[in-house]
Amino acid sequence: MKIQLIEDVKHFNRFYTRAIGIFNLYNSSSKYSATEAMILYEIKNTEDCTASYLSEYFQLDKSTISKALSKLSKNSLVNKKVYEQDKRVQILFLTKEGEDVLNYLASEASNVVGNIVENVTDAEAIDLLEAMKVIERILKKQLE
Amino acid sequence: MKIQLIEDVKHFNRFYTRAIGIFNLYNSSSKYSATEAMILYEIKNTEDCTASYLSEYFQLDKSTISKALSKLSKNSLVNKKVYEQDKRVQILFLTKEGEDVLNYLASEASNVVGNIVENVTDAEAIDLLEAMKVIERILKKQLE
DNA sequence: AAAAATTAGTTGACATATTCAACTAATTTC
DNA sequence: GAAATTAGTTGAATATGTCAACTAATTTTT
Repeated sequence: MKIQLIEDVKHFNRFYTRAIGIFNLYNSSSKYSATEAMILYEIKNTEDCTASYLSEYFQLDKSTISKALSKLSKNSLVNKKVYEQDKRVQILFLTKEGEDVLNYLASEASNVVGNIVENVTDAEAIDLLEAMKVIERILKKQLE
Repeated sequence: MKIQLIEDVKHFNRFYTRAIGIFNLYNSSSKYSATEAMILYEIKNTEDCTASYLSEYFQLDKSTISKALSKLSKNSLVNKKVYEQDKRVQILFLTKEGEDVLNYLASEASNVVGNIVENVTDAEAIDLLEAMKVIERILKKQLE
């Protein structure tokens, strides 16, 4: 019943899109946007992270990434080092300040999520976790 | 272990945020944005839908909603009728054209999701569905 | 090995979207 | 009936995303 599956996935998309909006992890009071937070996280957790990798990974235009990186670079959160084996490429690094900001954003996000899951029971937590793993496992294959 | 739960939810948020980005249901070739699609859907499926309801529901600034509605209204997709019991309030309706556009956007979105779940097996589909239900059931309570 | 094509990244012009504060009009509270 | 609240609009400022053109480095083709 593929048609039903499609409608159900769309329903969940609507639900989770709104949930993410309500989570509002990187809110307007924060000096940094969600995109910037995502980029900082990805640079930290990806070996030899580059602008084109980020562009591909987030499916964002390379100009969008370039400009976001320029801003992060101007604010001394990110450094770029020309990759010697291919001088078109720049490897991205977080500065000390970039790490600090990332840690700060992560703890803010943890507080928000913490408030939301505060009233989740232990049994629910187990189910929730399992369900998230299932979705990630199944969809990840399809998204590659 | 609440701390672990928080980190796991954040992990899933990252995954699903990216998944939604890649789904790109209402893509740039479409004449209407994701926000507009969401608004049309919500007007269609909410009795006596109003701008403040949408603002609250999507946690978007009322000016953002107002402007989006102006555009939809100018494009003859949405009509506003003053609510007689409280003349500050306007009830929102889709026009025939609005319904058509919503249907069109829905079928586009179905195609995209269809492509993604194309290779999901029947067994996986059952698991996926169940997992989505679990997440929605548990998180919905917390988001209210 | 030179020409042509591709790739990484930047830039500028433009269009869109979002935010904030100020505002009007209708309604409620006191 | 005055003061406060609520629904919705507007304008100015800012942020964001998109597109095409561009440079420089590298790879492919012949």
